[in-house]
Amino acid sequence: MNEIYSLGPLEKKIMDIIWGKKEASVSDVLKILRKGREIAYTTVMTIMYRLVEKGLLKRTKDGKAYRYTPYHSRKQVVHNSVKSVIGSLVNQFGREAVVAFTDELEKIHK
Amino acid sequence: MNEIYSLGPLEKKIMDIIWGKKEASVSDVLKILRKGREIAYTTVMTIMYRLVEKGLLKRTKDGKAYRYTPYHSRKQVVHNSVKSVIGSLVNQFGREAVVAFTDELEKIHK
DNA sequence: TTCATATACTACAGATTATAGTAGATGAAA
DNA sequence: TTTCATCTACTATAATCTGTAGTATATGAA
Repeated sequence: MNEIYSLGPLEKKIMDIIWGKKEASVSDVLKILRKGREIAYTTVMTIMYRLVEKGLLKRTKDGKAYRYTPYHSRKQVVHNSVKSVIGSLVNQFGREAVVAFTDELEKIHK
Repeated sequence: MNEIYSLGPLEKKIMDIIWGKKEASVSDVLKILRKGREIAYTTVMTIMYRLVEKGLLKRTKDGKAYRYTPYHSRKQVVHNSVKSVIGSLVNQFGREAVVAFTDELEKIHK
């Protein structure tokens, strides 16, 4: 499964929108993004298709358009991303990284 | 401070080599990398200079060459990277990410 | 049958990483 | 002091990723 960690900000925003709505078409997402700024339909479409290619979204034809749904639940992706960043830093730094994670987490918890 | 997490694999490898030796010249690093594969002197030099630009290494002239040393200790960078990835995922996912980190860490600890 | 809209395909720019060549500077050895 | 191996400075290129959007075509709904 792909990690959210490696996505760009727009990709993340779109994933969040779709997780929030359970499913969305390009124009659904477009409508929401346009509240913030100008952006072309095709821009959003391209990003959404790339998310399909990355295995983060799947799509099914619905009439003329596609409906995009998350391939994995938000929870699964969070867990996977967490696992992946921990793995990566532990791989790079060994025990020190585990200690650092533990320290930081403790700080957050109290 | 820069995060290790955003570096490419070669950049990471070079940081590791220099942390391991406390300080190194381009040819020191080159020698080690050449054990694994062919790579040009100037390639290594370019990467090391980019690490200087990013604030991860500093260098001081030593005769004709430079000696490169880590700008921050490995420990500092580990902590900073850990803080940064936790921050980023918590920012993206909120409490769920904290839970996921805690779960994963627990798994590692036992 | 028309037309608004959705897609498919293509393109391009900016950033980052990986890669290395060339030209010129320089310290050390002879 | 001259030579030469080595080191730097500068430049360049390619690949990948993200953000951006145009154009041409297909299609469902009115």
